Amino acid sequence: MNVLSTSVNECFSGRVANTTRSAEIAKVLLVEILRGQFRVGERLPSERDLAARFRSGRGAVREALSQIEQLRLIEINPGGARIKSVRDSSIAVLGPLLALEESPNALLVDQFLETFSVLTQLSGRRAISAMSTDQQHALLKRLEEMTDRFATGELGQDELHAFLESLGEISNNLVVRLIGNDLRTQLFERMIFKGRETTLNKNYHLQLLKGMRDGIQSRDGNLFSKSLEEYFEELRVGVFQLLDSEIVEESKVL
Amino acid sequence: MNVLSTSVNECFSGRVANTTRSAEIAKVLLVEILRGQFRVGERLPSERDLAARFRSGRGAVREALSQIEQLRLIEINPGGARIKSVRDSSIAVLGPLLALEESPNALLVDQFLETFSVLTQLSGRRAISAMSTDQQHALLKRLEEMTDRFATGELGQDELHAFLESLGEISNNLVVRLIGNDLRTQLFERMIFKGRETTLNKNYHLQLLKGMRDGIQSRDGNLFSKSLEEYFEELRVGVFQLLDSEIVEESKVL
DNA sequence: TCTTCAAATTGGTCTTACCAGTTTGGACAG
DNA sequence: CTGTCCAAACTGGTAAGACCAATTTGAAGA
Repeated sequence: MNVLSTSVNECFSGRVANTTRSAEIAKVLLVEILRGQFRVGERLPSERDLAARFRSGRGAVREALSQIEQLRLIEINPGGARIKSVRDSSIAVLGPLLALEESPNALLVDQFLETFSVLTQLSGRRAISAMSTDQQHALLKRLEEMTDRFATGELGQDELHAFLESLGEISNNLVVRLIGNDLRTQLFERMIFKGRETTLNKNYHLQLLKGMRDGIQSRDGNLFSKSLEEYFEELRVGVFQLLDSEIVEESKVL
Repeated sequence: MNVLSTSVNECFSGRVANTTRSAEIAKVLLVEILRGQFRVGERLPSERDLAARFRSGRGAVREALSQIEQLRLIEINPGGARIKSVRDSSIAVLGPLLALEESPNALLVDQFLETFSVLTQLSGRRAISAMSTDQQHALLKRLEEMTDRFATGELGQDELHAFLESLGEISNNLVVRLIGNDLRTQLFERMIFKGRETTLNKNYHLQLLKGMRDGIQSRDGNLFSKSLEEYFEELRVGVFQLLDSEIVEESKVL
């Protein structure tokens, strides 16, 4: 069905979509693979068969398969493409994995936040030990402004993200930055958190702001890291409950 | 030069290489981009031009560009492909980045180890809090064997890796696992550490083995994590000095 | 100097055609 | 009936040619 609708869309109105044909094909195949419609080791249909199925040329299919191969979800060899285990794939499958169901897997999001937490902590520790006094003062000033805005209730999540990102800038660890790029691409840019505002107790936000300020002021990486850890801990609990309740509601509807 | 040699190889002996043409092209372009031969925002030559340069078809070039786009190093749009900043790219560029020079960038490897350290610590903490008593005993037994083999000097790095990986198995955090897959793909599988044996003081190995044993035995995640942290700390120092001295020697040769 | 618009260019896609290596299935020998 | 072997069918890799729609470009015009 999915396939037909897109191809019809292509044939009639000619390029309304801003996505390429190969990206469409890759997306469809990706979902099928992640849903487990193929067993590990099983052979994917041949490029020619897939081209026929998607009513497209072999070139488009080849590009799609090449993209999926880069995710290490399949292995293309002369003779055919074979399915590999999701557990051996790339972090780039995280987004599609979370997007499989309309309500992201709570466990997976929890694991993401846990991982994001330790990477952010690392970033923070490095930033604190690397920042110049100028940067220190700039950060403190920014934190103060954020605290003020928080008091009036106009502190957005985005601003907190931006602050943490500027820490990454200072910390100057390219590896963490690149991983962060991937994680961000997988989650935030896909708007997986769209419309889901944290029902987090405001107290934890304030505690985080305070902890970060103290950590920066005294150049205490451990203190800073600890406050981040506690914040993420609470965030995880909140998000998990939120997503868990969504599942319950979903099953109610069904 | 590079281009000619490969194409000659193709034309004459017809497919000796086990790599595809598109992968070759992608590799060459990737190196050129990472070496900064294009400015950010600059337009890449057109697919037709590249095809002419590499003496190949447009299809191969398209596949190559598509792969590079997945690394978020370029952005392909109708009108042309434009260079993006390495700092915004994917973790998958880490390997090519380290392979740019024959001696990997010491600072970058250090950052990698630091990141790998915190992820491993997270893995360990999770594993310890999640392991069954059976798994606990199995791990302890394995550690004992490793300690024995270490005494006779026949404990390999690979075995330590395998042990840490089995911790990841127990910890059951898919996100960390996927990131680990990428990091491993970028470094270990490319044999960036080939022939470079850690000149690490044996004492630190023993301390790690002991710390891990105690941590597992008492189910103390923090203790376990701490011993890993200290081990990686020493490893980083050792590796950094090793790579740093290589650079000195390189400049001597030149 | 700025605007406008047509021509050239570019990416996206499909079709056709080979090549070389893999897979498959049936013929053949045991 | 079973195992071996080989040729036909199939598969991925690659190239060339062609068309479309959108962008880019540059020159003509205001």
